[in-house]
Amino acid sequence: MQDMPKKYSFTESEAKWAEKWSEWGIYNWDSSRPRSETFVIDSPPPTVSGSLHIGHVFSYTHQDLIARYQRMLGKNIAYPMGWDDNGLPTERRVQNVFGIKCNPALPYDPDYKLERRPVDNKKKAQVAQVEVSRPNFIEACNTLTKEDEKAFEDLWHQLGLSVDWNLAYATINDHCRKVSQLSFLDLVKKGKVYQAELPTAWDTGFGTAVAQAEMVDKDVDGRFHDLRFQVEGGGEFTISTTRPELLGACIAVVAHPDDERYKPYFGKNAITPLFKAVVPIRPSTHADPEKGTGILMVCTFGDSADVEYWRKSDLPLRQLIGRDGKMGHVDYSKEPFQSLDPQEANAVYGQLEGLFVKQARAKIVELLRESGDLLGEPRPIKHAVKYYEKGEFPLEFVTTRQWFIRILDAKEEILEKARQIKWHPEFMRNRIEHWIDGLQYDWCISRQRFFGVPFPLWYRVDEKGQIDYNDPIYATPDMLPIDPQSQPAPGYTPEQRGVPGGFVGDPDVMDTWATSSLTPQIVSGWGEDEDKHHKLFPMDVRPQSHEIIRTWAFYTIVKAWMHEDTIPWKNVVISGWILDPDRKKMEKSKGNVVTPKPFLDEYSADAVRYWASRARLGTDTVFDTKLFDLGRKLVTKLFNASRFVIGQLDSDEKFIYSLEELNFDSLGRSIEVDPCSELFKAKKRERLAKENITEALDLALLARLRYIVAEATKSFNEFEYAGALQLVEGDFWNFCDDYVELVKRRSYEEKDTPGKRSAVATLYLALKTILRLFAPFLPYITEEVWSWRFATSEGRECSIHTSPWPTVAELDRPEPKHTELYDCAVELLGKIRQAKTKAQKKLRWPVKSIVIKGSAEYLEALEDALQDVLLAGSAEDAQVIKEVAQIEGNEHFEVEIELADNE
RNA sequence: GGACGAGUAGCUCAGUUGGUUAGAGCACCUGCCUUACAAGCAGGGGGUCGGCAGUUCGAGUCUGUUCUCGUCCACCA
Repeated sequence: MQDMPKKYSFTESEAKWAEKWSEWGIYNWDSSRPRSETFVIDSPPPTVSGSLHIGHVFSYTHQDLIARYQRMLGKNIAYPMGWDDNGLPTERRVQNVFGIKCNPALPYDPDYKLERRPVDNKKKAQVAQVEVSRPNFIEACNTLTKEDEKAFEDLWHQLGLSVDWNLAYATINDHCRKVSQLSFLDLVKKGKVYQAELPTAWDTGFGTAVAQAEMVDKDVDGRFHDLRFQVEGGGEFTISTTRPELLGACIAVVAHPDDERYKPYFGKNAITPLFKAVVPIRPSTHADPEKGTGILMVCTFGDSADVEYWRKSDLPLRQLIGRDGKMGHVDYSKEPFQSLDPQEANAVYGQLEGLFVKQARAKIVELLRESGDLLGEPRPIKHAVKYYEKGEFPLEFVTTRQWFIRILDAKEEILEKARQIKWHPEFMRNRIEHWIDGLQYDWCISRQRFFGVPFPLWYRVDEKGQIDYNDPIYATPDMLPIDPQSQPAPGYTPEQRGVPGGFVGDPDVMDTWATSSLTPQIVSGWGEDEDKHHKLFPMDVRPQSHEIIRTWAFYTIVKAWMHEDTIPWKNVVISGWILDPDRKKMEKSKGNVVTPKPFLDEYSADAVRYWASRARLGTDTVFDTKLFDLGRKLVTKLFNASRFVIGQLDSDEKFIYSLEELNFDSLGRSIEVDPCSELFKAKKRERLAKENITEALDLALLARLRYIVAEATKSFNEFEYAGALQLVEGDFWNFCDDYVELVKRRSYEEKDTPGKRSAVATLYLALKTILRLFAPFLPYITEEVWSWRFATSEGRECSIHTSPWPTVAELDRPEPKHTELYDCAVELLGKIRQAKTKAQKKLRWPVKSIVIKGSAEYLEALEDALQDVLLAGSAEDAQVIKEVAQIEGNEHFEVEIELADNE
């Protein structure tokens, strides 16, 4: 039995319980229990190199509420935590923190000492980054992610997340790399992946291909340039373009088939200005007569529409922009660039070659102006341009060799799986349906980066030293995880790397989502431990936020379908965003993020959790510290109310626990425990609550509680924790303000009377119920109070968090005679209080007389609680006159109160 | 351009299947140190539910339309 402190120190208490919970292992998944008793959460692995902000605390609390509720239902909870540390965000952070850059050509330097040399983003160009080898770079990534993971783990502990840390993983660790590579090999076997050399969305800043899911639109300033084109055999027209630097990559000119202005030209050729290339003029519905001049040039490649057009056409590929975002080397005297005036074309292009896109644009505008082919001055416009979500330059389309997963021809199957999953809230389902419907490309999974999961394969190098990409050597599952850059292909020696007749490892790594899409399989031990896998997969719940439906949720559904023809989880639960006071999403890049730790320290973890718990599913929430205040108030109130209830229990020990009939259980068997022990006392309290609640008002309170329990349970079953909290919280304040006040005096009685017993027993049972209803939301304060009298010893079984969720059945007592009793009592008490407040008298001021008018039915209902009301209203000496009368309006009674003249 | 969501008291939000006088917290005003709680208690003022039209005996709740905000997708010459 813990002593009840006088003041609640959440700092002390929260630290104490966090420690004990770890010690007791109350959150550990029990691998021996069957799937049917298990509840599995596919928790999102946070990107550890991202900044830690209050939004994390928000959404992770939501999962924890679900976990804690299910645990109290008796479920065996598997609640893992992963760290998403592989991928570009980490690389970028490492570059910025250590001021280094990966050069795969360099050899490993075992003596390289990492130094923190923060790069000022605004002056990045001026700070020289030190080039290091690939292994050195990966070491730096590992070092930094370890630190970041520690910060997250500490925060999660303080927040009270009921994670089973035995199930923790990091997406770059051996196990995850293995699962990820296994997945790739399985997809190879199933024919779901292919390799192709295609124009692919390319981020020139990071030098890597990116997938459709990672593209975002940005509104940027651009300029329309009007260029004059000649028509072969006479005539000319004007094209408006925002990308004049691609003029040399023009392969065709198109206008709408119905556009009368250009109809005469269809079938003829145009001659491009400056480059004097002959390109066909063709009809295409892609052209919008309303836009620009209605006629446009197709270049390889200005945008995805160009790619589309080129693919379907028989036209040549004129690639200008290279992987580095610079204008590459081309020759206009040869195909596919052939010019009518190669010398002139090459002279023009010579001035562009080697320039970045932006510089080339400025240069060619100059040249066009000189040649007179630029009509008027460029006109500024705002237009949307595709970017890699983490990139700073517009995406280009560059033809490169990449690996793709076939999703375009499987839209229907994927959609079907998405529909088998329950989405909470339901309307979020159409986000994914919409996304699947709009897919345009297969999933490009290769990235020309370093800190990721390598492709488990090698290529043969022929006798001429040419790499043969057509017949890769795949690793076998027993070799995983493997790095083909450091290990030789099977059947080869390390010396044969890169030499004619030898091999080379695939240099790329996989898209981070290729691994993250396997979080269920990573946790379940897919491919490693079949028994465990079937106990954890498919999972019960995927909690996540809505901006990654198109990535994480989508890809996970794809993988589960491809590998095992199943859904990965039964439910998806979507959290909203945290908005700043201006209602903008809190994001590091916007500079409006708030660090959570100070709030946990200032207001308590319970208070912060309370704030998070109030948000309905899928609904964005404005960050407002007033709600932390409210949470802290609630915690204090729980503490104080509990002190009162337990004080009443304790004050009664002297007679209640010595009562003879309580030495027997409900079947009449004597209770065989040490009479001084806590267990004995606990059993007696239970007996008391079972058999001594007899007063009508007390029965009415339990009827209310039964309703709250039923409704809160219903909400929780639908993952609507916010609704449950609102209900429980509202009831709790009423319990304090009305019920406790009404029975206080009765519970104070010195003698052992049925009324007193009933009051104490009800307070006990109500508190026991309320604490458990609050436990998922406020794990610390509820555990603290629980430990005072409700836990009979220490350890896993005695935590409130492993106690059973309250049920209607355990509160089953007779209904009070009159269902309106409780409301009648509260109403009369309110009127007495009102009279005193209006008269500006203290609440203990005596009352001379009370005239209560109401229906016979209500007056009778009130009768059972009248004594409690009069005591609570300090009106026990008042003359009470009851009159049967018709009352207008919503109230039960009309009351006239005369206060005493003096105290 | 398409889709989804939101618009309820000064602020932040609840309002279950349409039902009598629309709720809570914060803020504001008044009073009260009542032996769980002044990080408290009691009382009070304040909204006609974005606009319009309709269905209905009756609509914040259903239908249509419209405005504003947010998000996603598409367009991207």
